Amino acid sequence: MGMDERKLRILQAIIDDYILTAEPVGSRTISRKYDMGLSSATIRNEMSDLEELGYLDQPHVSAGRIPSAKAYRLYVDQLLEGGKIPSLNADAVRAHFTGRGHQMEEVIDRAAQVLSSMTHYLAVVLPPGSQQVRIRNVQLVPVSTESALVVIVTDVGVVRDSVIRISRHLDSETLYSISRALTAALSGHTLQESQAILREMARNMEENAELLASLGNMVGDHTVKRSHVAVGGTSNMLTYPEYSDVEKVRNLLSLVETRDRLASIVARNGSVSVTVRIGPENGVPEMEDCSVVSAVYSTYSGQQGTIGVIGPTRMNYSKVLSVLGIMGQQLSELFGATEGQDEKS
Amino acid sequence: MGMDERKLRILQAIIDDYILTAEPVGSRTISRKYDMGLSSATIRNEMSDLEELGYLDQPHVSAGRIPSAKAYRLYVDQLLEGGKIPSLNADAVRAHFTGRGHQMEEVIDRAAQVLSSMTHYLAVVLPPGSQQVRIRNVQLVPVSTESALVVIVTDVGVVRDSVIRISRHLDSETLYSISRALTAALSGHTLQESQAILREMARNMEENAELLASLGNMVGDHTVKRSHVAVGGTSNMLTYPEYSDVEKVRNLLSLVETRDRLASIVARNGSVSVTVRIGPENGVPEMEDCSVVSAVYSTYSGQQGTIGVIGPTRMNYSKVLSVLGIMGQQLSELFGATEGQDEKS
DNA sequence: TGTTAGCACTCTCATTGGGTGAGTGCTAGC
DNA sequence: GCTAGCACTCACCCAATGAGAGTGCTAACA
Repeated sequence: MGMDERKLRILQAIIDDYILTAEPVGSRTISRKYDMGLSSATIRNEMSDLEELGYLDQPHVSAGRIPSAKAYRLYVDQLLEGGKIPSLNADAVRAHFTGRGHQMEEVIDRAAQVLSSMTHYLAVVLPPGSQQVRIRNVQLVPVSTESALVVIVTDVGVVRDSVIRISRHLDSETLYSISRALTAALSGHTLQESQAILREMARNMEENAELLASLGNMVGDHTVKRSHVAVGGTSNMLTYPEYSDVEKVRNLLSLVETRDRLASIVARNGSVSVTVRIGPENGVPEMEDCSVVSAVYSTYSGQQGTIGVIGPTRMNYSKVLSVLGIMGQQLSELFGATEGQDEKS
Repeated sequence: MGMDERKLRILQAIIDDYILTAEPVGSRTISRKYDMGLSSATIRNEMSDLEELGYLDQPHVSAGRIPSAKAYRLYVDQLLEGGKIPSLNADAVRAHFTGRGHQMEEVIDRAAQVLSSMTHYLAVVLPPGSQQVRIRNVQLVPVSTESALVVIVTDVGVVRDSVIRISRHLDSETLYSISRALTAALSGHTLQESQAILREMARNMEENAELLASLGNMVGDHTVKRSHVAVGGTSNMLTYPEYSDVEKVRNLLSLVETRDRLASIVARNGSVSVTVRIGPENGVPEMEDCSVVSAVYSTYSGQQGTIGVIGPTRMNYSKVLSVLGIMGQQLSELFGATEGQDEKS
């Protein structure tokens, strides 16, 4: 008993219907709503086979059937292979970003909002990874007589800033020359490397040892500091019947609250352009009946960020995939183009 | 029929019990658990009076009674007047902040977390208001040949940064001298004033008109830009029986998602140190059975931020008030002390 | 041999109706 | 003024009932 064309068509119909209604679907429904040219009895036989093959589950004997994770997997794989993902018009998405600030956090936040309102699921947007970020420019700006703001410009345009103490008074000019020296020394290095360089510098330049040490600490802090994770559409989730149970909502919500964990769940893609993880595939007990679809976008420097959508396993994969596609492309354009224009000069 | 001492004591007991159990409380419970030296029948009579006075509601005839908004108002007012708010040990709170970065956003986020975990309600922390923020220092940092990062240091230590385009190439030295000129011109002025000054400067300095114009726009953007609002403990809310209804959770959640609105609800305090708004007093339909307790904290420069807690009307006001008190003080210290030490030099 | 009609069977869900318990209001007595 | 006692009212729980949806199986049909 293998998987023939007809079984596939029936399974497809069941999944489509279940995605729509969230109710177990019966043989009669299929034969009527999706005209297969088959009677309910025949479909019943096929459904029985599909259940034995592991593609369908039956909540109880006298209910219809619901697709299993395995069924969704098949469904999604076909979707991806078949290239059946409808391509959306990019303009609608683009409109949400034009005329806005280009600051990283703003774009990220906005993206999460747009993503959630387009899909009606929970959207997560992670900024480009910071492991390989390289320093471009370091600048000290006097804030008061005993503290200065450190601004580090990196090659992804991300700016890390923090205030540090300086023990003895340093005037604006002195800070400026230190800034130049730091830029010369650190430019082109990653944050990790910079930390080592700063330690070395601190040993050699006793007069500014303290300053350099705190700079080193600051850089170290930033390498581990969780970056800003944008989330949108949490309340969307509550519109789905699978979350009519408060306990489930609670689980999901506390997952969303711990941004670090959320980020690691969404970002778990081996730099493949798009990943779909269905229910148990997530490996997270709380998310056994959630699917996570994620895509990567990249900045001009090759840094990769992640956008993801979390929804019930019966989510509208086709739509989500196309929205993620267009959105990833859009973000790549946005982050790439910003610098692309600069490079032209 | 007025409010005598005994009625007050009974009302107090009812509120205390209801805060604890969230169940309508009956006359028998009061006479037994809180020994008033009165029989249930007597208490029944008093409760009947209290209901007529508008302090109690009855869900249905054979249930106990629950406190009305008016009752909570009385309760809270007595709490505030009587100075009965237990003062907590500040050290426990302080421990959460020591050894951490002093960057505004980090502190704000952390504060929301601590506040929610101490109260078990939803916590909101707003950064110091930016209406009266004055500029201290402006610095242009080269990012690429055609763009520069603008850093504006304000007197609350908040740093606004954004990348702007520069049409013709300006080297590091030129940018530095422009920075100095800008600092001289704008230092001490509010963002609004600065916008006007920049417009004026753009007219007089044709060569840098474009740069100055975009700077002006940027400053303008930032005056309206919603600032970072920290929220913590959303999932806490779901532990309370009043939110066992998914629809209510949904309403609350979508309120929390629109940070602007949330901020305006929490911040609606006429610069009084602490405000309690009970249920309908919020004037927000979605929050008819929520109370909002908020307190202000201030930075060394007199800027005021707000911390707030949102919970069911039957929240533990006494605890919330004392936690907010200690937390506000703590934040004030944190933001004040940072600069306070600088001032000493 | 595959398809279909028919039928008995199973199980959920919504409804109904009595029983229980918590709480009240009222009255009469202390 | 307080309290004991009592009738009364509901919400809630539980079991029984019936309708409806869907299945599996069998037998007939093309």
